[in-house]
Amino acid sequence: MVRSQCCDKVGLKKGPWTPEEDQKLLAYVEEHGHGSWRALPAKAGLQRCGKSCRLRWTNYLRPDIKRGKFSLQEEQTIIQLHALLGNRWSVIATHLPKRTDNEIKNYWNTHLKKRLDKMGIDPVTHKPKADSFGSGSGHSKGAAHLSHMAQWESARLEAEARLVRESKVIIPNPPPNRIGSTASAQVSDKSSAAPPARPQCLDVLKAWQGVVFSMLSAGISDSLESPTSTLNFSENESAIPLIGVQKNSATTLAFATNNAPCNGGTTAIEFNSGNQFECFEKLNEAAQVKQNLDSSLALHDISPDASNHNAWFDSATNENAPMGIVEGLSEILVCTSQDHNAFFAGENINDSCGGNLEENGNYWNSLLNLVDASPTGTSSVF
DNA sequence: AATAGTGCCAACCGCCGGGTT
DNA sequence: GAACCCGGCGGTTGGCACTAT
Repeated sequence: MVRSQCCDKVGLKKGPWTPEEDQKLLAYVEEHGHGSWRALPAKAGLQRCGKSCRLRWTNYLRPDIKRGKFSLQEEQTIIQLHALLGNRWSVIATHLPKRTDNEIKNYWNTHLKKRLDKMGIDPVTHKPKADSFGSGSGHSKGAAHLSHMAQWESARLEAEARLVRESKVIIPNPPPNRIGSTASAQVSDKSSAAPPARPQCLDVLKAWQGVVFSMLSAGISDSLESPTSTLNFSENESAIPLIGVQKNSATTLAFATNNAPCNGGTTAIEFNSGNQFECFEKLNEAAQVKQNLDSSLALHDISPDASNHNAWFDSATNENAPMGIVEGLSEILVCTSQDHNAFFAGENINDSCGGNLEENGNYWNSLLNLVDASPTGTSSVF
């Protein structure tokens, strides 16, 4: 099948965008929405192909884009998600609020890949170059489990990413417009010295790490279970709660009754009639989230044994309980949350957890050493 | 000061999958 | 089911900025 190349038409401009072109595109999209990208250039008075307009919008002009240096937490997220997902930048981007897949891809290729390489870690496999994780006979079973876990966790993350994308529709959070920004003004926002708030999406990593960690510490139990993870709907922690959904086909969602533990003025969604609630400040947000979750519950049955997964919820707004998710994986975890903290703080936790953690935990310790050494950050999120 | 080398990133390219006709 | 449209994705590249020699 021969496809017409949208940018092959004579007279269409390529290359860097001018401030005037940015202005035209921005003004048009803000007033009309992008609609059909193919039809947009003519309507907006641009001598560009629709694809070029779309890329310019999604990668630069879109108002909800954060530019500038990647934070320590973002680096950790990228590395860890890349270990799980590979080069699926769009999926990774859904877990990094306000970052584009293109930006993440560039950052990986120009920074993180090289750093891992220098550390002697294969940036593709995330294994030590000289050694292969789990290559020893004693680890083969664990490696198989890890691989199995990674496969379904990868698929689930991707499914969650779709859900996040859908849910973004209801999160109007437009920062100031970029009107007036120019192609030549593509400089990093170095004024944002203060570290950003901890993205909730990192909790999915904690959940995952908790599983991996417990597997290592428990000698890879046969009764391995899979974690659910959190969905990141917004960077605004106070407005949009962390949501855990039971990965059980019988999961039901309903708007909660008056006994929901939500503050006045908020609306609760009840999960499974099990006294598990999430509170929303706006009714329409709750309704939309419920709708999205209703239509997406099937996503959560992709684990090897969905019926064995326990529901868990994290009190995400409780910043004093950063390990809540991991603790929620009660049947999976062997070590205490303190052990986990120690592990992700790079401490030797063999004493408290037993097992062969030191060897298997080298990679994550290395990652932490990597980011600890980074001048961009001073503390670990874990 | 001039040149070469390197890093970085916006933008392009080609492919793919979903939806529509 | 085939043909086509369209948007999205990941890989790659061109060119600017910066650094080293």
